[in-house]
Amino acid sequence: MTENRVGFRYLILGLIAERPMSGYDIMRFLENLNWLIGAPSCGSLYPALRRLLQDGLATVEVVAQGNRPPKKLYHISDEGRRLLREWTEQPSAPGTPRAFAMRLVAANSRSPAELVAELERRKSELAGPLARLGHSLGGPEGDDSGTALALRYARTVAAAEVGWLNDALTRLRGSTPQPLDSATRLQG
Amino acid sequence: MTENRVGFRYLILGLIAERPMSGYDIMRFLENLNWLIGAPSCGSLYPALRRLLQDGLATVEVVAQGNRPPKKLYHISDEGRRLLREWTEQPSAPGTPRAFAMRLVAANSRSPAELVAELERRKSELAGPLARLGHSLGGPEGDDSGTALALRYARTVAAAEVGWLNDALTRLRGSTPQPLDSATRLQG
DNA sequence: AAGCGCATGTAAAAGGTTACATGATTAC
DNA sequence: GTAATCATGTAACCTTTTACATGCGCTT
Repeated sequence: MTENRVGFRYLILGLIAERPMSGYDIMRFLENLNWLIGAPSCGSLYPALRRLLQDGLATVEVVAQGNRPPKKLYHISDEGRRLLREWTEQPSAPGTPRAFAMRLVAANSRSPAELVAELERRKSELAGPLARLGHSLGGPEGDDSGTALALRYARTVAAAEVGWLNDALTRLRGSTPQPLDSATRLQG
Repeated sequence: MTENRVGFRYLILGLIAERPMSGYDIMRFLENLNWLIGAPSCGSLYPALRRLLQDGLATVEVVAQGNRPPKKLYHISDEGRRLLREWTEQPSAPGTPRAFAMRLVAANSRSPAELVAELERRKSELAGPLARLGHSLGGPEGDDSGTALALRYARTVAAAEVGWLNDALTRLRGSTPQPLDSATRLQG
């Protein structure tokens, strides 16, 4: 339920692959995406960083700062980079917007072809549910139970995702405009 | 990181509050929302159901079915309903689309005023990030790193959510015009 | 005969949450 | 003087994941 726990490890790895970060930096970064990805608690972040060190996936550089408490900058190691690459290359599992966004951030530096594959996978994951949501709810009228609201919310999010995926795919492919079908244009 | 674990308990409670369900029914229902909420594994679902029984929040009715394995229908108890109500009444915490959707499903049967408060809270949670994402990315050009894609994805999702929230709020207020009380104003 | 849908469960290992703990600096 | 920011960490408790386990009926 909680969603692939290991994903968190790769998210950290992906972040420190772009630039060395401290635990605090990572928390700050993720707090900005709290509404989408969620931020880790100290109690999960710091042990996770230690595990990266123990597994040889990262190294640490202690930076003294005048008066402030010293900062520990984590750098990704070669082994870490290798593992991240390996994970990136295997196809992603179905999941929530959170998992999808996490993977985009974690697996930065991918080739356009890899990104296209990732986005296509997400698109195909959404196709079924979006179609079902499309005709299980006639229009915007009627029921205001929590469940009905949730389903309309779900339809809106799915439609927005598919719309974005189409745009992004078009751009990544360099200019092969895809005809937009009605399903992708649905609005709440 | 994993997102409020307890939410799952209330999600189950909310589902069996609408109609009695078996563990298998719950899995089926959630598999349809796998792309948004995620589905629990057997290893988390069945123990969770047992805990509900142990805590007196649910009762079980065993239904024999010809040849098929017997089904266990879980019913919410009075105590379960009370606890669900209590949880529903306290303001929701910030979280991901998944957590938001889970709470909509779990806390079905709320008054329009309560729903308005819930939606306003989400809207205010999204306002800041959406504004930041709006001008940290000029337009749809440029960078195709995973992080840049993720941020544009985030902006799309946030914008869609806010659009839906505005529509839903208009409808909820239209059908039952509510004077603004302290609860709704609190969330700004 | 193989695989899927129905239907429920268990166990070990791993990890997260919550709450606590420290301590200096800056801002109101 | 009180709170917030920076910055890291620990420990008990609980939950999830992953894999295994069962067994019938139906379809290909």
